[in-house]
Amino acid sequence: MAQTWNQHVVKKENKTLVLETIKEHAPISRADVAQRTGLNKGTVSSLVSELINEQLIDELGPGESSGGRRPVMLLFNQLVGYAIGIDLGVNYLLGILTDLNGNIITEKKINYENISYEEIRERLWDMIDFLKSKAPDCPYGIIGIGIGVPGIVSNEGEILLAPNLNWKRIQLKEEVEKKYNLPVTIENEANAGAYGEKKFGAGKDFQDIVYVSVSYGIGVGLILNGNLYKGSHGFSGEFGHMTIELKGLDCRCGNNGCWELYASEQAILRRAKELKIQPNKGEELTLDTLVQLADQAEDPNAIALFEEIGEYLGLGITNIVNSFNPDQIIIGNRITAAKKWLQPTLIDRIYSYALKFHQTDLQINFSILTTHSTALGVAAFAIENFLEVDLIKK
Amino acid sequence: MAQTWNQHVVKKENKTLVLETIKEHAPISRADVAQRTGLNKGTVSSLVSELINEQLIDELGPGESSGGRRPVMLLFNQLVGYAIGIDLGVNYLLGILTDLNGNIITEKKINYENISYEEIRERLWDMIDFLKSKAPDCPYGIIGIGIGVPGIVSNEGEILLAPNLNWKRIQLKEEVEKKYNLPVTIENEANAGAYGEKKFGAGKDFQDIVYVSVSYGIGVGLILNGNLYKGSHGFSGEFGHMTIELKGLDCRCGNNGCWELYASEQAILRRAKELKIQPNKGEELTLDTLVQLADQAEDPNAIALFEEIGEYLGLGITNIVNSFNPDQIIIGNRITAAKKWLQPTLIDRIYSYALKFHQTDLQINFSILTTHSTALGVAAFAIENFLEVDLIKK
DNA sequence: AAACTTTGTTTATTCACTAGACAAACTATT
DNA sequence: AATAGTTTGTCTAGTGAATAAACAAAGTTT
Repeated sequence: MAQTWNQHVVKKENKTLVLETIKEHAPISRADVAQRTGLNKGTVSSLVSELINEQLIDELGPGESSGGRRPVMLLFNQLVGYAIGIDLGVNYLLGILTDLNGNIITEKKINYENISYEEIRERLWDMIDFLKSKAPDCPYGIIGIGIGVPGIVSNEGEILLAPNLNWKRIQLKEEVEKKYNLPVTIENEANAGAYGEKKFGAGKDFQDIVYVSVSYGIGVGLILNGNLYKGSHGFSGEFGHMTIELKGLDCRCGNNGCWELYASEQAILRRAKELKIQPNKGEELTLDTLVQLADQAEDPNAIALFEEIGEYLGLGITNIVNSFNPDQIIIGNRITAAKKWLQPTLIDRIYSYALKFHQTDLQINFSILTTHSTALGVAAFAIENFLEVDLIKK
Repeated sequence: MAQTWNQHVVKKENKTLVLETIKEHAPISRADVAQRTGLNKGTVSSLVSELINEQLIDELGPGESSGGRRPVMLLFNQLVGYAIGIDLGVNYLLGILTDLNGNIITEKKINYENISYEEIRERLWDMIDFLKSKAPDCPYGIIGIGIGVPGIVSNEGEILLAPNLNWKRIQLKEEVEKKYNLPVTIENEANAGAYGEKKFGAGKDFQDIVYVSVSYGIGVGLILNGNLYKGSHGFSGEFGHMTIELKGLDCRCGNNGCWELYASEQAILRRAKELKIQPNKGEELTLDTLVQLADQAEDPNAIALFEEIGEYLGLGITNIVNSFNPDQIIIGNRITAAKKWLQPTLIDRIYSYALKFHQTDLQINFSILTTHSTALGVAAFAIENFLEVDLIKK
């Protein structure tokens, strides 16, 4: 059955609009909200009083007069509830507890290697229990849990495939919901990262954003017309396996010449070996040790390698820019550690080769949330969901 | 100022919903509309009576009883107005006159070569005048004009760049609006084609569609979540310049290894010359003569060439499938003439190399509107616009 | 001190939708 | 043939959310 429109929908939408306006422009008066939204003053008054009853907003007190009665300033009450966001990586678990504005209250990170689903799940329970215990006393408590995973997640929240974790058809969402009796969102890490940047990071003011998450592989999250685009089954964003060289390197996806073989962390490590770049004595060859080498020792080979990778990143991003005409590209995840050396060649490549019209007003940024985009993104899902549900319920 | 929600919006949306339901399921009774939409019977009655007053729908007469009073069947009145759709190609002008359901009443095609903007404009006036003269007498007359062009069109309808026509910054929309005093839509041909297929063609039942328009170059139109995605400035869809070979052929876009150099009509012609494939005596080397060669003479070289091109087309489409997870791919425009030989290698390539999850429920179709997608798409814009405006006005 | 401004509440009104009654027109059963 | 039940479509009364406008409160400006 199609969506029908009635007064309930109207009210819910207007209430959301009022709340969003207050969140964005706080502190703000009722009169100003009415002006900005175009709603009648009376309507705003009535919706505001409901929101105050629900404790979602507070009256801060009188503000500055602008030549008449002093306004009563309103504030989004970000402390009525807390969200848990978890970035479940290939070899780490990053958990954060945030207020309703995405401010991080507590965070914790643990590392592991090559452990089974069951073992990771144990650590996940510990993480959630820990974060829960850190939540201050408040009216709504923990309002939801979001989890970002490096894999393909169906629209129903099932993890269909996470190759680097060796997971297949994992029903994590149901398990978490059952154990904690809270709303749970599971999402691909790149999609979550894109959403995090849109909500709290570099993408706040943009509508069409391409978030390129570069770590071991490359994942892409798309914000189109201001909303996360997920594709017909929720699998969009596998740009990492875009062919950029016809007879290129073999990829485990079955194809060859895939972009992520040339422009990701795995590409960096492969090339470092080929070029015989050695990290400082006793250290393993990793992205971090290479960054150290470039940063502290100013190793010209390491720097040249990063510049090369920047060029390849730029090449793939150019393809994306031509295809989508986004207004912003955000490069995020672990690769941001090498921003200093990647950025010049990357930007140069895009400006040289992207179609000129597509460069109009194009922003190219690195993530400002760096390694926290995903965790913040899934926390944002939980928050959105809570506010949505809360507004409907009365 | 943000969108506010009030009863006017509710009414407009519900009226649209009722009209869409009638269009889709005609002939249909008021009771059935109420059931399908979830609206109250009374509400439907009142909206239907308005639509009848506006002559947009008609009562057909009594239908079959299902064990009670016989229903009055309603029908969308597709003949109250007519739309003009024009596909302005590099060397041709295809004009159609359609009713409000996209049925073609009259069509006309003229060819030309290497002529100036002013000369094309003259032929355009002749075309529009001709189509106007063919419109039957009806309440609303010609309700709008749509024009599809092979170039980059801004959100405001200005043709910023049409390289194959040698056009730059052409304000065609204003000129047509001024001369005919009708609403005019100008759109990129691939975007229009995608919309045409979504509305009237192979894409009717799908939400996330990638329409690949292959003629001299390659353009792509994206239907995401059921709507045309245009990008931040309206320039999305330049997949033709996606790099698929790192050190590939030089492209006039400044880049090299662009997809359209390997998988379009220009690729076919280039390769035919390289392979010394000769068309029948006295004929020029064109896509059509090559198709004749393959079809009538069953020339193995020509067939092999088409198969090769199918492979390259499949390669680029695989990239797109992995990136977007669409539920349908539609290949359209002139290349459809070679469908017979392209299709097997193209489909094989996609099924072999696209990520397996992305193949779930994936449809790969050739256009059923073939060379008419663009003209029908722009006509559809005109129709949509008319119905929208008409519904608002009261 | 008087006049003007700005803020926020209150009241009366409007408008679209819903529920439910009802009439009309038909089918099924006795 | 009479009666009962069903389906369709209209009509009426009522609800709820928004708006316009009046008004009170609390300022500033002259």
